[in-house]
Amino acid sequence: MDKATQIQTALETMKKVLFRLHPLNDEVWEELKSYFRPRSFKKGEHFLRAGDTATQMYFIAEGLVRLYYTHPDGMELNKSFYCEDNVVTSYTSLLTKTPSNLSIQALENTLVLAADYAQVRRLNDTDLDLQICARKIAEIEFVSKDTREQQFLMLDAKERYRAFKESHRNMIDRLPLVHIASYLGIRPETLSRIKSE
Amino acid sequence: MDKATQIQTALETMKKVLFRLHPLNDEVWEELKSYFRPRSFKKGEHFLRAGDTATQMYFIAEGLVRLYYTHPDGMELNKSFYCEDNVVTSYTSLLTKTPSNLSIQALENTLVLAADYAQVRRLNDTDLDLQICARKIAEIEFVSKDTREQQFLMLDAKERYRAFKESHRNMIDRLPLVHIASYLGIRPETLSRIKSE
DNA sequence: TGATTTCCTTGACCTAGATCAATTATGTAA
DNA sequence: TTACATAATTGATCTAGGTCAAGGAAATCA
Repeated sequence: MDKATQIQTALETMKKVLFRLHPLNDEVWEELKSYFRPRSFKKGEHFLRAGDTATQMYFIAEGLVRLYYTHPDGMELNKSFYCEDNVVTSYTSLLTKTPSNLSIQALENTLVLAADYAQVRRLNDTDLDLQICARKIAEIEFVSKDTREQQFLMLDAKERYRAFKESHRNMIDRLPLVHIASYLGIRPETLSRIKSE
Repeated sequence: MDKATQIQTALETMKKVLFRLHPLNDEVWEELKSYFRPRSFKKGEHFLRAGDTATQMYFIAEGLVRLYYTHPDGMELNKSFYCEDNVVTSYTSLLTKTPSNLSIQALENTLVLAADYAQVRRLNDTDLDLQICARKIAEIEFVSKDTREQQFLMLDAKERYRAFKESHRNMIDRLPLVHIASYLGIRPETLSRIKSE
């Protein structure tokens, strides 16, 4: 599949994903579509680094990324993982227009469609359907965060790992153990021991 | 202050709180306002119990409530606290229309304005301003949850308590230690020891 | 007011998970 | 293919915070 075709396919997929949440009228979709530009990141490259203020949002056409916090002492702590057909950004940084606490990094070679959030937001504030669509994305994020919060409060490391496997079936074997451990709030050594039981 | 006055005041406050987020036009506000009914809960009473599906949303006029999960073994784990001038509900249960994992309980005698969410949602989907307003509430929730997630990943119990005092200055001395400990994910004995340092 | 319940503190001990360190795999680049 | 970096395992110890238990404050109610 050549680059141009891949981008067309990605736009079609994005349309399907959005319309499944809430259908938009064609003009709005065409306008929205025009904001998105393809961009690729090599494995290890950063979309955004902590300290920068986010301005872009990304729809992942292909690949895998992680969002992570960096502790003052340099330790990195994974916050979430996203793969194909998902929207990813530093939502909090976009919303608050302050420097991001988190970084976004490609864990595989990744192709995205990138748009300027301010532009999308402006369109958003003029169209009810798009607004509903955006709200549903926020709701999905909210519910998944809620689940995570609950798991941190209620489950021990072993149980959190079991739950993680359940909820990340589509990427579990693409994720290095060290990153899963960091997501679960434990050390890689501990996860290794949990797995070997 | 008699009951009727108190309710009028609460409605006025609610208007101010909402309009500060994003002003609504008068008809929409009047319509929205008509959905809300005063209700009071005695200290210890439940707004919602885990297992029930949420249908109501509440604006707190006076009082203090906690949201908590109940572990299968019966242990209760606090998820958040809300006091005057805030909207509270089991957002996830409303969104997913499934039984709530969490319970909502008054920690003080509490006066709220209660509305049926489905009704509000219907109005929401017809008015862009209200939609924007609702989105901003969701964004505030999102950012606070994000902060909490980050703190669980990055801070130890002592640091989490320090951060909690910062972010809950307005209610810290109305909250029993046992509930703060539960929110922080530690035992009351441990919090007692942290405080006594 | 005292009586009862609920909440808080303090001590002694225990355990999940961290830390440090040394191999062993796995991946990647020349 | 070998060489070098990066990731995973395994073992030996350490520690933050949990558990259990008992006594002391503070709310709440008759």
